[in-house]
Amino acid sequence: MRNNGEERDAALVQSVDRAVAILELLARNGEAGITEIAAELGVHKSSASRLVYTLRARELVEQNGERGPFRIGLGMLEFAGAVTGQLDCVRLGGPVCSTLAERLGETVNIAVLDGNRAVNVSQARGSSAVAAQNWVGRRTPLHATSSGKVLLAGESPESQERLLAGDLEPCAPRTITDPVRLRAVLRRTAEDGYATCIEELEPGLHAVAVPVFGAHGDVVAAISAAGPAYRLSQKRIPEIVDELRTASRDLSVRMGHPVS
Amino acid sequence: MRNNGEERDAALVQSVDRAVAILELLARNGEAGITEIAAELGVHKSSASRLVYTLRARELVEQNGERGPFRIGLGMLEFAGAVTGQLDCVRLGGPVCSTLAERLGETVNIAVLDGNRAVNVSQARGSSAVAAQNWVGRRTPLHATSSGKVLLAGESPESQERLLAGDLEPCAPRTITDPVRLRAVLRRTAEDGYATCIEELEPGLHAVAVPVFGAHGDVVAAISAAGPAYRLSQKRIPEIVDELRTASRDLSVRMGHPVS
DNA sequence: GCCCTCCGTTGCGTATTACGGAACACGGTG
DNA sequence: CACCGTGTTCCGTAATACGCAACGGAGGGC
Repeated sequence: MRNNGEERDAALVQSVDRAVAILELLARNGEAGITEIAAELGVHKSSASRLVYTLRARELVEQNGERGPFRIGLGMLEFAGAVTGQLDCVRLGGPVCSTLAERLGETVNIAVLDGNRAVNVSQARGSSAVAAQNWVGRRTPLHATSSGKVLLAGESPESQERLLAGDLEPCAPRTITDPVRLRAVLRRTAEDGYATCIEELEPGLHAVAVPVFGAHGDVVAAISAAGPAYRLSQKRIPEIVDELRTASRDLSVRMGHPVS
Repeated sequence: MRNNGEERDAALVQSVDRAVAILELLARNGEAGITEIAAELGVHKSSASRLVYTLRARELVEQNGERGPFRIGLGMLEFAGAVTGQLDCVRLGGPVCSTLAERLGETVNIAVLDGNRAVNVSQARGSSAVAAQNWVGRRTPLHATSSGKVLLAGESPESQERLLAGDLEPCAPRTITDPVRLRAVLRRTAEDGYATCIEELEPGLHAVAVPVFGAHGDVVAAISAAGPAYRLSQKRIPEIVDELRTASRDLSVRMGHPVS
């Protein structure tokens, strides 16, 4: 059991790669013991133990007392702070996000483009939080989210084609998988200044997003509101778009977008 | 140049330790190139290159294009989300923090105890943000911060002694370094229900903090407001404490603290 | 109270693995 | 065009991290 499935890139530093895999595992599962970690990575217990020991020494991993399962440690926040510190839209968007979430009563996210994915960099939960899950850090496909469509629509046609190279993976029954239809949707998104996502990412989940503009008038981020289908009905969309636009204008100005 | 200064724990996995050191370096400096990283860690360029390559493959590190300096990557947010997701006070405290920061116009932080340090887990900047720096993830000494004193005062006497074992390191001219005086301050903190920090951490920096209580009536976190000395004057303190208390009560209730 | 099981850690020998050295590409610059 | 400073690639070596097995502790069932 040398390779767990796929071929390992020889240029990677094995132990570092494994260490990161442990962190990802913990981020996914919340908690795990050494034995579980070792089994999951396909390495020996002793190896897993040593890796975890190293991570613990750096406080990237912690456990309740002296014994018991491990979880992501507080030391991680230092790095998270470094990320959010360099992203203006996080620093400035936090408050915007919170107030908007309160007004709408729905979960509000700010997402930016990262490679061919949309990454949620900030989140605020609405008062009526059902099954409140954490979306921060989640990478979602561009064609199956409202934020993704908005970010995509803000790119040049060439970028769009490049980012959409490859198949449009279906995430839910209603995901747009036809490139032709997606292009049409993106055109409308650019015209309307907002995008929706009606059960295209997860069944029962609706979302709406609007762009945030940077100093040069380009789309630097997207603000989205998401909620269960029964609450985020189609006829509420105009109202929500209005609220999102107000917040977006506010944020855009703070990011240096010339007032229109 | 095998050991860069201190003796290395043989049980540590060297490459993982170095990888984390790289991340810490980037978190501190913001950006760095391979050569700089290698020099800083005291390793060969090729080693640094490989470590960075591995981290980049996992998106913990990124660079602008194909070339140029490296910085902490967005992949980190996934882990940060995992941390904040498991900490109720972050999840629930975010909005509280934001609104309070807006009302006060000062930077507001939520901190929890981690070992013998106070870690800021959430932050919101006030409108009048001067030299707005990021405190999230920063570990501060307990005796030199308002949050630290509050957290400390909420511990049992035995814990207090244990946490304060060792010298009280001076951080600024006015840091409390006398154990006897610190004990007196902690007693007053417990009585008054708040603590101040008057240029004890950094010259020109004032702060006030109040405790947040958990389900069992214990102190689980501290909310603090910080600002420049000229603005956070002594006579504004009562007003700020009032605001902090309101927010703290709100947050405490949300965290399951029985309403008093 | 005892044993039994499960979990995580520690020593140890080995060969895999990551390291350091040097040469190599690639831009930017004078 | 040559030069400097990047970062990457190749290669041989030995340090290093790995797997194995035995150990020590906690908890649970009988």
